[in-house]
Amino acid sequence: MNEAQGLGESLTEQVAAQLREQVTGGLLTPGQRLSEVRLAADLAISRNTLREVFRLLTREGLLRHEPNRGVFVAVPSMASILDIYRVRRMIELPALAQAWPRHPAVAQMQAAVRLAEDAGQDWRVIGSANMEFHAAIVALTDSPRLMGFFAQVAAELRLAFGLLDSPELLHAPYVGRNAEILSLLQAGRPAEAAAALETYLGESERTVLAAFARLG
Amino acid sequence: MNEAQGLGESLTEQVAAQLREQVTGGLLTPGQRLSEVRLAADLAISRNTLREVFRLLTREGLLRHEPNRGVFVAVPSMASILDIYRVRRMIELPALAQAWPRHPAVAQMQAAVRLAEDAGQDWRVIGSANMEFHAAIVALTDSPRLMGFFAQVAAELRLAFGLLDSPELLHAPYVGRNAEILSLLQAGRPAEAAAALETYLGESERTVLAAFARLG
DNA sequence: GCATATTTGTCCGTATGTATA
DNA sequence: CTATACATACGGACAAATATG
Repeated sequence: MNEAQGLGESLTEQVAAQLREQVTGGLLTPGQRLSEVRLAADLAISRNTLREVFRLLTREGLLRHEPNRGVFVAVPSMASILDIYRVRRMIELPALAQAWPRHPAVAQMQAAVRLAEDAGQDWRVIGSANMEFHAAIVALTDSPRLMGFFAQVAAELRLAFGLLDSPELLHAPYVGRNAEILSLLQAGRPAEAAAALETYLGESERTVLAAFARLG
Repeated sequence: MNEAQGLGESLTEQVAAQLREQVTGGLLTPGQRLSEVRLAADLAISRNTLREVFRLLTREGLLRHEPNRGVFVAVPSMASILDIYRVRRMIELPALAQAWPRHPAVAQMQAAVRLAEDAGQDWRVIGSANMEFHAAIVALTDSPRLMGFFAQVAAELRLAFGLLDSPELLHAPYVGRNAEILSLLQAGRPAEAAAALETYLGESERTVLAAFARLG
């Protein structure tokens, strides 16, 4: 039962990462019920271990737990999207504004930009790189708590993206903006970079909300 | 096994709340190892259930999980305190500055102030009321994610308080400040309230760090 | 509205690998 | 290096709650 154990990674963590990927990747439909016995069988783990995974992902906001009824894939609402973008503004804008242009995380930002530029039409890679770019912005703060919180919120946002029909529209237009934000920061103009990011977030939020409204 | 079930609260949640209280209340010493079999016996629950609780509290930052070694009560560091106060500033200051003076959460703030004023010398009640006051400030944002994140960070801070010798010094001087912040907000001067809060946080942080430094 | 099947919640026993005295 | 203790993970069991016919 120990095939390919990731050195120090408990089975619970591995399965949690796997399920997290399936949920945020849109493989599992929001609202869908996750049967303990069935999922445990599919994942080839015991019910007890799966329950531990459920606790983790429920706390991250990706699953919803209804007592004595089971766990379901969380269903994003318009309210949750508004909340998420509000949190993003509150965290990302100050992070960028007070950033040191030679902070190690700038390299991460650059790597994410290059990854997106070289991705061609693969919106899946582009979306992933875009999220890495923003995670790198938060990393500018050197705050483990903010980074963890942002990762959680970003996962919720990916879940919401999965609901929308044309995900490429959510990421593709912003590759260039990310590059612009990066160069402003590298040029020692963090305030302007933050202003550009604010515009970015506003447009992104409007796009998501509009696509969301078309679904009802 | 269903004595005093809190209506819809699973045993895991109940025990999680109980353990959370013991950890933040200083009943359990930071760094202390929590044996599965022993603690499960003490709490009269199964190891499986306890493991679920461990997952929850580990993710909240109150426990630390070392693979194949067990879980330990988290040990606050100076870095974690700096990080916590940074997060508090980032969340609480904007929350107060852009608050609507007639927001429902203002009543919570007022209730917390009264509770602290009527607590006499009971620093335990005062400390609890103080935390409720700041949780109410975050509630002004109507953001469930910020409220959840703050609750988590506040629990970590309580854990750090438990390390210090004279906890009353950490809360008692600030009862009056809370009342001042509240009246500024009620008078429709949120910006000044936020400024007062910033002073408050700065002093509080210095006090905690100083007390912490005396321990090594 | 009732009887029945399903599922969750919780417990127990146990095998195995890992860390430590 | 051996022995011991412990975490990890599994599978089975049963009561209680829920869903189903």
